[in-house]
Amino acid sequence: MRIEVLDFDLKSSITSGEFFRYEFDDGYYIIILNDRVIKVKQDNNYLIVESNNLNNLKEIVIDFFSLNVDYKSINDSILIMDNEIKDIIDNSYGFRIQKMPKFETLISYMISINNSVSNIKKCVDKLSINYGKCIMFENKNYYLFPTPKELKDVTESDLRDLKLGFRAKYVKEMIDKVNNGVLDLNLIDDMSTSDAFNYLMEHKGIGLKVASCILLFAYQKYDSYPIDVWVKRIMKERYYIEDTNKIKDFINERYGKYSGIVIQYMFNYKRNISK
DNA sequence: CCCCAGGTCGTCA
DNA sequence: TGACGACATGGG
Repeated sequence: MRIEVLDFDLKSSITSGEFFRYEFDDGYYIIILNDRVIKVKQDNNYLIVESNNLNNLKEIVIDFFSLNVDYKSINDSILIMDNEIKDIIDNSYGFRIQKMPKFETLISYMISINNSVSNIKKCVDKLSINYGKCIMFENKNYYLFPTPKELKDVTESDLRDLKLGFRAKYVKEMIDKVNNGVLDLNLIDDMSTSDAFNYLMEHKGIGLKVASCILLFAYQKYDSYPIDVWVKRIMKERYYIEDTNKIKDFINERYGKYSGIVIQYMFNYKRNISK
């Protein structure tokens, strides 16, 4: 299947460190998303897409890569807000925030605490291999991210065996809460960003950073913006601001409803340049 | 052996 | 509130 795309760069989007369940193989990105395996590569203004499940595939791909969001006009708006980051915006051309599955985002970003991208990916893969459903695609086995029900009987000790470390306790508690309805991920769509923060941060293992990642990546709340070491470095170099609270206010005042997108641009820019 | 990684929690002032 | 150490694991 071919999907026409505009202002989109598959590689920079998928490798940005947001989404963990993909691998690169023979020119294609193999993405494990919700109920299926999707194989995709870019040929200029087209995506070449294959999957074990063709049902609604085009809509799913468009939704996942936010291809219906007008990033060109968003970028123009950001430039009006702050022309000083033109180089960062230019560097980010084609990058789009992906719309990740809710439960997977919740658990993955709880695992991200004081962890590296490569290690988070390993933990998430182990969770999937041990508890997720197996999908056969082109003679290879892939494992979906497990559902809350599939994780119902997992113990903290099991999670420690998967090398989740000190995060195992919080992840275990969270799995129970989701299964018991104490935390309902579907309620968050209709919440204001501020209410959503409060709702998520009531739970142990979710602080400001993890909550902002969940709201930005799973709910497309673009006014939610995770501040990490990379963004702090940019803010220090360009605007001479070091205090985290001041950074938070500065970003919100300057970029408003697009703060999350700007901060992802900064994150990618700083990480890529440093490599 | 050190420091760091898409931090958060508990404690103490 | 604000500062500070602990926390598991892997990699440089």
